[in-house]
Amino acid sequence: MKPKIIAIVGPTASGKSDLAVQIAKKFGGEIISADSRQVYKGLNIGTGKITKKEMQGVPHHLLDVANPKNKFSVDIYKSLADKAIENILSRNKIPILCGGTGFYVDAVAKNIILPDVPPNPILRTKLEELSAEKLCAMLTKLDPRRAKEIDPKNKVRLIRAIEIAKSLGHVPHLDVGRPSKYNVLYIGVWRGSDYLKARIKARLESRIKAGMINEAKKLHGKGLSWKRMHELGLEYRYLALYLQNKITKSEMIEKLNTEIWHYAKRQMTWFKKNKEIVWMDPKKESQIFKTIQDFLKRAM
RNA sequence: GCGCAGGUGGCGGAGUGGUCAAUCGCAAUUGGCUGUAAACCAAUCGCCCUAUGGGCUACGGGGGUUCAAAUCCCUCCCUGCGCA
Repeated sequence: MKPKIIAIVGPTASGKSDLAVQIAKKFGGEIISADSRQVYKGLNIGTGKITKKEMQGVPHHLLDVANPKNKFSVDIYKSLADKAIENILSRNKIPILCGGTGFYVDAVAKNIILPDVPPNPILRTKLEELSAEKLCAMLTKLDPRRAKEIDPKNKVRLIRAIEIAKSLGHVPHLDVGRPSKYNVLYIGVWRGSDYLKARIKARLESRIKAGMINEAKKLHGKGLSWKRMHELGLEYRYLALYLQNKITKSEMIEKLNTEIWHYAKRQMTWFKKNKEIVWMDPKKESQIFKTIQDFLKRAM
């Protein structure tokens, strides 16, 4: 019998974190964050990281486990998350995976195993100089099969494929249909796009009031480069531009509102593919609780 | 009122007689993703259809020149700047 876990997914600003806390309190659970930016220490206001108070005593895992100066990865995430889940289960608590990074959620919930080839920064820097066409040609020589199905314009994907092929001789088939280690109940949080847009806007304002700009300034002061902040995306990307006087404050706010909305849509593109997700309105708590209760009672 | 500049698709902004339903950017919509995933990448984007082709309506309004106009001429309306 596989252990049961609950996954709370959905776009940014949909209210996942609060819901997860309510669920954890009700059913005796602990939360494993599935957010590729909240893993970093110091990225608090900008990522909307849950505060101690908001946690209401519910343990949260996979928050603040990395230094933002270094790159984190799904792979590290997966091994840490699996460990956390094991630990939670050993204490007879219910693991609740909660976050908007679909890739991270799936890595754990669907047990995706990625090729065991660590990033090679030197090779990457070298390959970054080349055009997508050249990279594609290079990959065709190394692994024609992979070259055929890969997005020929996406340099990031091409570089990783080359990195893998150079190390293993080819890019292994993706392990699809691999059995998950867990029985997963996916709950998707959604209240409509108008609601989400309004929520994004309001949340951005309150983040600014809460000192987000100063947080970014401090991070840079502590050595987080503008380049790295750009890479981190969204608030940190545009905050960095603002702090360098490349854009005005109102330009930053305007840009962020649309960028965050774009991000929410990308997240939905990912989640929509997963037909197991039960989409629910977070307002309808009792309905959600009932769904969870049924899931937990069910013999599997 | 005179002078100059200009009015182009949701916005910004090209084009200045034919190859223009109109470069490009933004927004919008949809989608992709094999260790960067808040990153990275792509498709669509006037309307209609028997849809790698065809039809219709469009470049402020109206009229004209021409085989052919967003592009030339006339006129009207509007906007900005300058002079009154």
